[in-house]
Amino acid sequence: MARTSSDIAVKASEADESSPRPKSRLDLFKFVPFRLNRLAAEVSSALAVEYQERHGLDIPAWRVIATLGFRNDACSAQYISQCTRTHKSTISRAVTTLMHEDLIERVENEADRREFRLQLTKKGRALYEELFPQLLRREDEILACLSAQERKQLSALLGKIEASLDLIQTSEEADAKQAY
Amino acid sequence: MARTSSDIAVKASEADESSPRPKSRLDLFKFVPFRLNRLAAEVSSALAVEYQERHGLDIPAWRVIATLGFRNDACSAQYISQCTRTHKSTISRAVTTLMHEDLIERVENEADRREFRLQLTKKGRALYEELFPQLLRREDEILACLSAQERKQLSALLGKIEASLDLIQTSEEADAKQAY
DNA sequence: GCTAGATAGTCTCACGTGCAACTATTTTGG
DNA sequence: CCAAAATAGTTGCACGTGAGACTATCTAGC
Repeated sequence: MARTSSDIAVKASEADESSPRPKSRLDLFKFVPFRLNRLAAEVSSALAVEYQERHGLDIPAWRVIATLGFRNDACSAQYISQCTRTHKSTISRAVTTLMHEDLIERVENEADRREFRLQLTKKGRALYEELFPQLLRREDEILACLSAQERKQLSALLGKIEASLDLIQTSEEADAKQAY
Repeated sequence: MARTSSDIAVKASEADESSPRPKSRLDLFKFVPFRLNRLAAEVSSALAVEYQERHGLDIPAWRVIATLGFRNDACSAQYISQCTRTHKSTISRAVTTLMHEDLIERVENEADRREFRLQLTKKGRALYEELFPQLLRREDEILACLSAQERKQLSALLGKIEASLDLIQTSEEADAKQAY
């Protein structure tokens, strides 16, 4: 995180949210997509310390671990890919790496031999148990600037946007698709 | 946005924010860093249609245009890099491309011949004037799920986190430097 | 006023990742 | 049943980008 706090005068637009936006310009600092991008990148790099430096995982690998750790039963790479909205080739590579490191294992699915059931090894589970409290702690640090109520607000607002972007699978959808 | 709403059962964790998080697991769907990442990626790809498909710009190029368009006076690549939190080499490449396309121009700074003053050409300004209303419209569409008050809330919450991340950085840096 | 260090910008390199082709398997429809 | 389409997962390819070396220029300290 070699973030140089800028030394030249970056004229930050004051957080005067109520003043109307000038008609003929776009203030990047008030532009939500830009802010989300920047914030996500910043937060990611703050977390990277935990799983990268301390455990040698990259983001895709961590997503695999996190998904398998959260669920108790084994699941397919496809499932992880869809849960985490990560491209299947990226997941595939992460899975290969994690298997070499003996953090996850996979077994053939007799019912459908195209797919594999993935699960954490004992070693992988141990890693997960060690790692996720550290990440939650980081999350706490990042959100420490917000009150409990503000956190709820944030969560609710993110939830609304996610829902409107169809990022969330409702349980009805899940049930509907569970044809078998 | 060829978003395939997934066909397998993704058990979404219900948005029950008040219930305590189980002690021994981490729900990726409630983990703010993950949500920010996913949301930012999704929003970006929703916007990409505008500047990419319609105008052939990528994100770094758009950031250069947006920064120069918002400000009236010329500024350096370094400034843009710091404003947008984009690596200087990325900005450098975007600047090169944009100059070839005659969208921006640069003049030597007599006072400091290491840096160049960048500004939009007439063509670039026209592009900006055409592009940013489309992007604001997209932003509006994305945030249409929120009331006016909720948007203000969101903006304020993002602002707080942004501010606190800056503070965290500087204090960390300060700590590191001061070898206490 | 010279040397050492800082700074602006460019360029090379390595790497991660999305895309799309490919294999293997399963499902569907005639 | 068989052929065609769909699906799970892997891999080669291309490309964007961050890290860091490098050049040129400026600034600071002695």
